[in-house]
Amino acid sequence: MAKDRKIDVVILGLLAHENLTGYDIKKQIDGAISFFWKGSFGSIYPALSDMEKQGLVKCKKAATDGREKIVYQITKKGRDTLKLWLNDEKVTNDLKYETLLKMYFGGSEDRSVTIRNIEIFEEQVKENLEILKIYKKNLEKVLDQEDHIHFYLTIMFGIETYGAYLRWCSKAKKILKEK
Amino acid sequence: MAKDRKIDVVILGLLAHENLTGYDIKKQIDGAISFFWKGSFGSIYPALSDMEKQGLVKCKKAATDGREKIVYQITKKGRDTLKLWLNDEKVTNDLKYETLLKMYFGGSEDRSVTIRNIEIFEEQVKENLEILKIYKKNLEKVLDQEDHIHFYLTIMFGIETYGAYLRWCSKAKKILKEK
DNA sequence: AATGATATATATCATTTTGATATATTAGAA
DNA sequence: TTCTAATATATCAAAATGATATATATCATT
Repeated sequence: MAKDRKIDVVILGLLAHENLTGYDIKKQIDGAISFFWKGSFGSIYPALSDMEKQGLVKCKKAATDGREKIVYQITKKGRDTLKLWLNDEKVTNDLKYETLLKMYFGGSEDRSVTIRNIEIFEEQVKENLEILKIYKKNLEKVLDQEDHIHFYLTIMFGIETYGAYLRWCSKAKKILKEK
Repeated sequence: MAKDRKIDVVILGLLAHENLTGYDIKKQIDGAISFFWKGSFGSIYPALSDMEKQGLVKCKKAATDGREKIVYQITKKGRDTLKLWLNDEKVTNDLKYETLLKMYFGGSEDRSVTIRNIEIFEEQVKENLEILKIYKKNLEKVLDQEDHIHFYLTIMFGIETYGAYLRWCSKAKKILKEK
């Protein structure tokens, strides 16, 4: 076992693009990435110091001007590890929809409760879809860069699936109200 | 903090329908539920003994015929806890798509690697979609029961989103091959 | 100039979950 | 009869979450 720490490849992927602090990494994860992945300080900081020992990243202190700040840089070994992961055919897409759990077990309550839970989901999805559409619009101006094309693919994925979510919301509410 | 153990409501939801052992619960989670939630023995067994102490479930040993077997039953307090959760407006849909991470960081490798990763995802989705369609067909015969309607909603969700996944796969491959 | 709010930045901790492994019984197939 | 697969509970290291602690820096308002 050992070494199925997924946060490692997230960190390596981000550092492959630019040098970052742990705090920067968290900010990036909370941005566009948050639509398909999450990560907390409690996993980022231990992973960083561990990966430094393994030689996957190296730190270059930019501090001394008072505020503590540890900037990390990816190493050759780190880039190789990232490529190995990209070529590994084993993937796990781990989805936990609490909303669907509430659908599945909704029989213990009145149908109006299930309908309300669909509406809560619907509102969240609509909000996020608007954000994704803005991302998409901005990206379409700079699609000549390779990195942006990869980013664009994930935004497209979000827009496609969020559309499906909304269609399901309508259908599901209809069934619960009519049947 | 404490008491955001999500496995509890999964167990309560299943026990609301029928009495089950820990092993049975695992089997159910690995069935139709696995499309939107996961759970392992390592969380189920400790949760069960903990919930028994809290009075959310009670165990009625059906054993004595040799093989150890602990059957659990939901209590009044357990049903109330389940209803409280169904009515709680706070939900977290936690999605971790390793496939999308590989899209986002795909710039570190040749485009063919990203295309291959899309194809791997596509195959998985196609397989699962077939299973969902069979579930749907079987369910449509028994939609007169309230429980089945709630089950049906989750299957519909799966079919809708898996369709979106496949449309995205086509579009994404096209962009990577043409652009 | 002082105050207070927010952002930056690292680190740790209890709790939860995963995924693997250990152990043992039972049912069915070869 | 022997072997395999399914049944059944339990535990453990490793990983992740979400919260909290600590401290500095920036910025707007008084």
